[in-house]
Amino acid sequence: MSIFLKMGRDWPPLEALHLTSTSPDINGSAARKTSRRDPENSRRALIAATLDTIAEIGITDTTVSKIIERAELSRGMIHLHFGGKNQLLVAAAQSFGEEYFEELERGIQDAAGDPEAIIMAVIRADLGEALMNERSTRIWHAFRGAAHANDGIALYSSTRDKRLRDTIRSAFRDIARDYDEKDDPVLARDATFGLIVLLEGMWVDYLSNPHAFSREAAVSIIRRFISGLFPRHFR
Amino acid sequence: MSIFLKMGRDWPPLEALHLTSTSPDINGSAARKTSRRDPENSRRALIAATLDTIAEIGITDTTVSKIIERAELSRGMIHLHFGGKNQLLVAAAQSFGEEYFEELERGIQDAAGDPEAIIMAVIRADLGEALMNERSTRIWHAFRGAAHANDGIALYSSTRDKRLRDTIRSAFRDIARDYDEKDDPVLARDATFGLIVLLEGMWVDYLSNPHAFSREAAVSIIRRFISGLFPRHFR
DNA sequence: ATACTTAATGGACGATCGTCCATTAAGTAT
DNA sequence: ATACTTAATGGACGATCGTCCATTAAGTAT
Repeated sequence: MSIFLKMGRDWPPLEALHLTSTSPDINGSAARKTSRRDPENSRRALIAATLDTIAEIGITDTTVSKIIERAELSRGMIHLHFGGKNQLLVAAAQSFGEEYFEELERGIQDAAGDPEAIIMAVIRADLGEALMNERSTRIWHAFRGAAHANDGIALYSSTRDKRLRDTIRSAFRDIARDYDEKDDPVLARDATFGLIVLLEGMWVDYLSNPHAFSREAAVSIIRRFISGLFPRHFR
Repeated sequence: MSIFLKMGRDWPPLEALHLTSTSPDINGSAARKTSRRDPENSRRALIAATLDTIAEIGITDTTVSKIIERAELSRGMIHLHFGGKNQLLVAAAQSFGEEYFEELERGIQDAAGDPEAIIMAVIRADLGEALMNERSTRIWHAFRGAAHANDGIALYSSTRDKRLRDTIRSAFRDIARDYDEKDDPVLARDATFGLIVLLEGMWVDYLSNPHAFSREAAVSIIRRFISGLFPRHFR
């Protein structure tokens, strides 16, 4: 075969070649663009394959071979499009964080202006199937663990946290204004801290045993905690 | 050197040999036992080196070479004493879980009989420096992530969780008896769920930013949450 | 002293890792 | 049609991985 390739070769039928190289190419569905050359699509496919692989077998066993096998792309693509495995991992972490926040904002957009509704929407979104599922909790956990040894992943991991925290704190500050006590800022700070800790704990709990987890019980518990801080809200 | 070792060789001075093989052996302190042959000590050293390596560079980069380098033992010891790297990881997970629970029980032994004191002792112990520190939170996080792909680690990871849960639930059931409402068991169940989630969330929070974490604020937040469920306790 | 058992050593081994690049294919400009 | 640019391919490469075992050292029984 290598001898064959060494020669001039414009004469073997292109159709046949195409079918052998990407043989079971029925995966087209809606993702595939018009042609076989589509660098943007290749990048997205590599990131998706990376996230899927991490979710399925863990970041420790996520190798270049496993990723390109799942993406059905060739070995050199990672180096071509990302410069190496590490940069691909960082890009995947960034993409994952952005998707989390886009979905979160989609969940709270109807609540705009009403801080209490925003908080409840954040809770429902963060604990909902779209954001909290086996795939996402495993990926989240993997990236958080890798952050200590990988500055790039750490950056996008903390960015996600910060945006969530700011959203929550802003809403709690609005609510805390209705309680004109002397410890206004303390109240908003404690509520923000407590809610984030509860949400993080819920993700850990879900990760440990997804099938035993009750989203309704989780929302109920968190609501009860917050209403303890703001007696005239969250009833 | 290999030629030298091939010969009979009982004649090179033992002292000199000892000094060259384990040259900077000032680490003796109190750990080293009487002689150089001590299988039990070797096992412990390998487990300790494994946990330290995981805490320092992450479980992904924890290789056989890194472990034996840190333990200052020879390459074959892992296979000799544990049968392979995986079994060593499982043994390390078991050891870690047992040490956690031993320390926890040490923290709650003075509170025996008083369920409210037990809960507060569990909280203080779980959030205390001895149990919650950079090393332990990183190891805890790594093992929890690895549990999905490793049944052995999963076993000892869930065992630790179960023992903590039982301790907490038992105490909350005692407390709930003082509130003779119709939803006694629900109350204890919710309190157990909420406290465990809060503690897990605190560990995640600490892991993400150890230096910004306040143990006092954490205890205060959790206490406020529980007193919301049990108004006549935790004041 | 000698024979025997057990602990420890450290290198050989095949497998797999991530990177890199020469080569080919596809698409565009003229 | 032809020249040129860019995307994609897939194997070669050295490095490193975990396992295994022949050999040696240490300790014990007689």
